[in-house]
Amino acid sequence: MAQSDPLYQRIASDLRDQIRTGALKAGDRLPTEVELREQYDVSRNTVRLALGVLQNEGMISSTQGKGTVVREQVMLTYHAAWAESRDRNASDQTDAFYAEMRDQGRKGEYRDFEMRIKPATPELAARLHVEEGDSLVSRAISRYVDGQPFSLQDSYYPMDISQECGLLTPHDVPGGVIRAMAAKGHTEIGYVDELTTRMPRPDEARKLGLSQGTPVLVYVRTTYSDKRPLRLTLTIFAGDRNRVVYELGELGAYTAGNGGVS
Amino acid sequence: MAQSDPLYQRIASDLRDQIRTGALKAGDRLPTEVELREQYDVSRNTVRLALGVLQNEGMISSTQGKGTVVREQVMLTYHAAWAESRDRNASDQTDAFYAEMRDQGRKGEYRDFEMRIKPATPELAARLHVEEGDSLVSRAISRYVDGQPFSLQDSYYPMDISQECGLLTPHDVPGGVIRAMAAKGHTEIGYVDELTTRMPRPDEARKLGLSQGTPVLVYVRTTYSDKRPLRLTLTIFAGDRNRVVYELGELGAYTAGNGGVS
DNA sequence: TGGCACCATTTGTTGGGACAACTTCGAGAG
DNA sequence: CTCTCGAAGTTGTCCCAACAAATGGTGCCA
Repeated sequence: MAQSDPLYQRIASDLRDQIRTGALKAGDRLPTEVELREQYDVSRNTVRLALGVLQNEGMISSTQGKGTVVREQVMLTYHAAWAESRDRNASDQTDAFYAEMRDQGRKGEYRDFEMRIKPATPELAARLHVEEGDSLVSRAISRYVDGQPFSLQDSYYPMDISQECGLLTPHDVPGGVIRAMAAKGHTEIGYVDELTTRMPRPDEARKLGLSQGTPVLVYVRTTYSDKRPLRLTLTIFAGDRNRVVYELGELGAYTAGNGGVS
Repeated sequence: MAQSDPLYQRIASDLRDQIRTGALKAGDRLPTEVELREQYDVSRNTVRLALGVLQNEGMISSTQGKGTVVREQVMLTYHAAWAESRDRNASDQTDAFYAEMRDQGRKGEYRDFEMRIKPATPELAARLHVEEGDSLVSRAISRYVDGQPFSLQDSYYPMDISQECGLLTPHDVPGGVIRAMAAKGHTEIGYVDELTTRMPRPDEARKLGLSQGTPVLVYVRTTYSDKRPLRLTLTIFAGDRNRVVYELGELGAYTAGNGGVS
């Protein structure tokens, strides 16, 4: 905002303020590039630089032929600690996801199920206590909510457990993976969740339908029995639509609000 | 990578592959814009578009006069579930942070402590069970690790509790906030953690020293007594340097690896 | 009335050029 | 030998121009 700032930064700040103060609301259309060009008396190139800044901040979204609009945020919540207890009663993780979405009045579905065998990367090997390059069974799905892509999930299982529990099928496991594993003595007793964020890779951006300037939430759950790691689930959440929640301690009937904080 | 992709996307893909395959390693210098311009026989404008894509993906970083280099990632870990149990024994949250960093062989410090009184936003009001616009006490700090900015933390307390427990000072509370609150009967029995991600606002990017294409991890912890919310802590983590970990269940001596997964 | 072709509008892509700002490093002055 | 200054190299900002591609609406035609 300083006088010495580059032109395009000043224009970006100006528009950002208009959005922040509510002069431009979510869904509103911005002036066209040509209008902005005249308004600020700069070249169209500079206008595009300014719009690019806001696009990379996730504030606006442009579509060829249509124009540029202020993005609106709809937040969905994933209860990580709570979902686990559901897991144990439900037939599969997918059912926990369904239940969660139903509770929030949404329609959940999943697509593109794939079973593949992949070599363990160093990171996967360290977490699942196998050797780097060992074969792992990968069971991947894409989750959708109300027809919109929501998250990409990829679960990895050690090969011996997969064979023992019948996970080597390109279909759902009858009764659910967790139950099948528990029946063979591989009972889940705890997990470690790791949460990071980064910008999506191009294929992730495509699959999740992410517009420019949307980061992803990377969520890795490693589940353990009393003896060894059983499973690693890697979930890529569309960052602009998702919130992961942990409720821990002896809480009563408290509920988190629906909006996000800052 | 398709033939029909725009030129700048193809150049970006090309360079991205070189980084992914290791032809260009972290810290390596990329060819200059002029060299790339000649190499691909395009205008410098197009080269800059391609570099902008990779910059927004957080893969490279340019400095005026110096050149463009492949970014390297150093991950620090924040144990969210574990930190809480430390909290109860330590004199303050800041001590838990120190201990965590010390365990990872790093030097933690904090700067720019500020005590302010702010009106409750709708989101804050809903979580702390107060009316919108009610006064809240905000105690904010910036955390540094090895001299690098690490996270911005802002804790909000209801006014009545703040007055009762002596939080209205622009200094550390002797013995720690948690102990002071527990002494007055406000004992923490549980919390709700919410994790989201987004691109940083300009001031956040400045304070955290974030380069282009780095998202932030937004971490909101609401702490409860058996009667009411006691505290809301909003932490903004630099997304490229931080990982939040939850260890839940009856786990033994399992430890998470040091690298990130995907 | 329904469908199709066309046109105006708008953003996307790409080229060209010029100068500013910053870093590095070597040559020359002291 | 050290310090300073300036040149060369590199990225940052800004302008202009043209055409491509997608969208939405208009109006003609069946």
